[in-house]
Amino acid sequence: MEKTYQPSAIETHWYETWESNGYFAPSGEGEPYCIMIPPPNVTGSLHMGHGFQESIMDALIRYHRMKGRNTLWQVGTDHAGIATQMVVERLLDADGKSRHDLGREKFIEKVWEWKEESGGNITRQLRRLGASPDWSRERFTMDEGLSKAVQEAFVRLHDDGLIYRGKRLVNWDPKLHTAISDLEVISEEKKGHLWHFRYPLADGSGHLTVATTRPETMLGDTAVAVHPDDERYQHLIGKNIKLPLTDREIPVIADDYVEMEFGTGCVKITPAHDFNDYEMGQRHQLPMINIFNDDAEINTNAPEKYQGMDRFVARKQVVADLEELGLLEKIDDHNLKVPYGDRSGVVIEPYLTNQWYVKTQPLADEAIKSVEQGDINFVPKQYENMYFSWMRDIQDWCISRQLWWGHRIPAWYDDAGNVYVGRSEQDVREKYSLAAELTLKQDDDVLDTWFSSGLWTFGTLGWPEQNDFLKTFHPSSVLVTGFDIIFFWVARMIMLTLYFKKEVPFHTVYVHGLVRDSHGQKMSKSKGNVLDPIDLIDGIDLETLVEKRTSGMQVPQLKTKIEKMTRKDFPEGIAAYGTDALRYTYYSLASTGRDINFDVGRIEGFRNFCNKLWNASNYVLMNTENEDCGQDGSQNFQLSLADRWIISRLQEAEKAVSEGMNTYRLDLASQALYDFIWKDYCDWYLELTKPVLWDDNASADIKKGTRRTLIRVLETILRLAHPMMPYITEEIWQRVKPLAAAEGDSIMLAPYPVADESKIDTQACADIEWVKGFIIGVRNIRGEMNIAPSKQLSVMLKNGEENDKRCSSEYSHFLKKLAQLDEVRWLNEGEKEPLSATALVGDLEILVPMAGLIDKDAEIARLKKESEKLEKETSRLQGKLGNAKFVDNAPAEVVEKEKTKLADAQNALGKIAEQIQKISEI
RNA sequence: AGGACCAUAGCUCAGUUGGUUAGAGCGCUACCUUGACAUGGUAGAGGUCCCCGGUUCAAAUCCGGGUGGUCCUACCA
Repeated sequence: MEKTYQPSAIETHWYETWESNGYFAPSGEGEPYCIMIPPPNVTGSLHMGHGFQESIMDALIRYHRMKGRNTLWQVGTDHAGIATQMVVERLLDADGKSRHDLGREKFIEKVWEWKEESGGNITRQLRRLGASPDWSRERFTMDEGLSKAVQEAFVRLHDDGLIYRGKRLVNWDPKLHTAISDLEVISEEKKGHLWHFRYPLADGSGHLTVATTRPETMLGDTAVAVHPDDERYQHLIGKNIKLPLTDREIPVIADDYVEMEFGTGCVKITPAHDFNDYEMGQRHQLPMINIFNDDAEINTNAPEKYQGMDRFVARKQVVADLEELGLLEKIDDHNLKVPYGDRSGVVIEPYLTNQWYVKTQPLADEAIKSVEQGDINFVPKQYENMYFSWMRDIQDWCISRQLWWGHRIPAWYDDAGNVYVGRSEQDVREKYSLAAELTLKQDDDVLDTWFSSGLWTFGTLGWPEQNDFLKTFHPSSVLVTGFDIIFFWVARMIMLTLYFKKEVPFHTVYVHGLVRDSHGQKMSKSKGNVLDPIDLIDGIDLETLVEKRTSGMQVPQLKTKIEKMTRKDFPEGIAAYGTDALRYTYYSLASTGRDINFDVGRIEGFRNFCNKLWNASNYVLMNTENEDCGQDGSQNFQLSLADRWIISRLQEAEKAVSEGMNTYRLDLASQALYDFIWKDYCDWYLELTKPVLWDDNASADIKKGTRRTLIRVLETILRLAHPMMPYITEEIWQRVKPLAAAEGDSIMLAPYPVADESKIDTQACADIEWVKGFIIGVRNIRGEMNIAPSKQLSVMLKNGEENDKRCSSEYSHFLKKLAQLDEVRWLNEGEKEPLSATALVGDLEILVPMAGLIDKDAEIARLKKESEKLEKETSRLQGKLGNAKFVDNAPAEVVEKEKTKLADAQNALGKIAEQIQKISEI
């Protein structure tokens, strides 16, 4: 093995080996286990959130694969309608062209070209993470198979009466010229104004005052509403308003939607441009006057003066004109929520258009039931409430988008505007018995990307065709996803899957948190705090990082700020930590669904952990290669105390890690493994093998037992760790396996360790605790007394019980080596005890003679510190045990435990007091 | 406005059905290049478990109220 751990030297090599050998594909044997990847955006690149999510999935997949399950990790990408179309349009724009210059067909060709070029980016990055999906089954939502599923789903839903077309208010993006769903609208609090306008009554008897945040929409007002109980306006109900700036008259109506206390209590009603007004318009059969075009400019329904004006220009103009007419009463400051398109960033306009909808209520009812009944479980559980509350208040889903990139809606129109839905134009003609000469034109719109993603779990497996894969792997086992996508995707997947497959898409939804920066800030390009997982793996120097974070920044101040922050946070750039360390960091932070603040300090710690494992393995190999470690199956070996103890601890570690994996507590699993490897195996066990292996007098059998245990425990550790740190474990395992009599071509196909309760050796554990207590006692004296670690000491023992006598004699070789002692002996009967520093192990007193070694005051100070601690402890326990209520009410074993603690503490305290006395007397 | 989640060491986080001397990593202090490892070892320091009540023999843990933070949902034009 290389002397030092260098992740870059091993990672790509092993990945290529695994992939080219087809190890990622399902084995075809065992109980199926399946995870469907939440398809990343094909235009995208890997961010920390992906890294986190994919690492979790890979750990679960590798774990279950090693446990012998027939494991499928279905991989693929999403065509991301709007995002992808925008990227390609931007490219065209650089050449001064628009998609309309190219025309639909040519444009789509361009998109495909671009996808071929850049679409591999994210899958390449996935590979760098060590992800082990079945690449041979990679799918793309625009592929033929998925497209067929989408078409089939649309036609069936339509024929079943669950898809309809209607003219309604939608969220319109005036920049992208498409409808978007509620979920794609981000509302942000903005400072705005509340304009108060006087609307004159038509009969000349005066006016009323309305308040609005959107003056320009008054051009489309078709009523003014007041509350039916509002005494101020009773007399106005039923009268007409002469709508200023127009030649229209509109009625004053009564509706209890109006809040009397807000504004003036009079609301202008614009049914074509506001969701609430739309509903009120429906209730009162008000006309709807659309005053905008697709660009949100004033159209010809408005007075000529305003036609062609942008909405914000029109706003100013309307206000100015009303002011000139003396109708502007006042302008108040007002905070309001403004809807923005999450892709385009422009203000979204409620806009009347023809769109396709899915009737969601019947689907939602089933979807709710499946979670209520426990057919689907959320982890953590509280996300079920979020899911229910959304599902119970669900709106029909607008699924048409006015884009070119996506699944084109399988609907055709004749010249009279009749709609026919079918699998193709031919199919439509047959299905509806249409004359051959009737001209049909396909709908121009495409489907919402989430419509296709909703079919992901079964569409990727070949549906609507029935095949073995679909039968074997659907429903999938677990969906790993972020909570931000529960509505977008999870909910819709559940609805559509239940409808088409009559079964759930997955049994468990494991919801993880968001990855934030170390200060808890959301990572975003504009904040300049994004970390690229690949940079954490490969490292990046400061200048490149600054350049990367600030490139394309338009605002110079922002650029300066980001640069400053980056230089402060990463003065040395970022070191190359390797994939295994990055993955381990993710796991360590993956607790109960809460957000994680990613701190580079953590990853450094885990890089060190990898290094530790590497060096420990190096030690083990040095001592086992070309040696008899029982790899031939021979039984002539003997286990030392340390061997029996580490084997015992290994069982507990195996149990803890598996429990963590099974309950989606990867943080607990990784912690248990970390502690076992570093604290038990490296800190203690490896040290305890040295007195055996380096002892010329030790028997061949016991040396063999130690070597055998060294190598076999290491081999097990590697398998235990493999799902979390795939590369380093494979690299080492290949060297270790022959010595441990393990078989197989790759660790990823080796069996996962299972705890064997019968190997838990409580006696060995108790004895090791004794040995550790002894050693730590001596080390403590050394540390606090400033005795050089290299200085060999002679210690004497007194006051011990039988067990202390046994342990001190059986394990003296361990004590001598690890505590650097050249002699350990019991005080003889009647022998005068030399002045000593003392350590206690239960009743046993360890005496370290002070002559020439120890500063008297230092020893007194040390003992006093110890005795203060014990005094606090005793008084606490005495208080507790002196309380009759505690003694009477607490379970006997709890009381007993406290009593023992008190006795031990008092005993120790007495001995220390005695010692302080002795030393002080000199 | 309603709801969810969170608040534990300087920082990032664990802490199970109430009973631990409240833990880890990083950082900090002292000592140490001893034959796997200085990406290391040994020994330490460091906590009003956000605040106030309550339940209980016993609360970081359960309940109520507050404060602060994050997020979601719905919004009054």
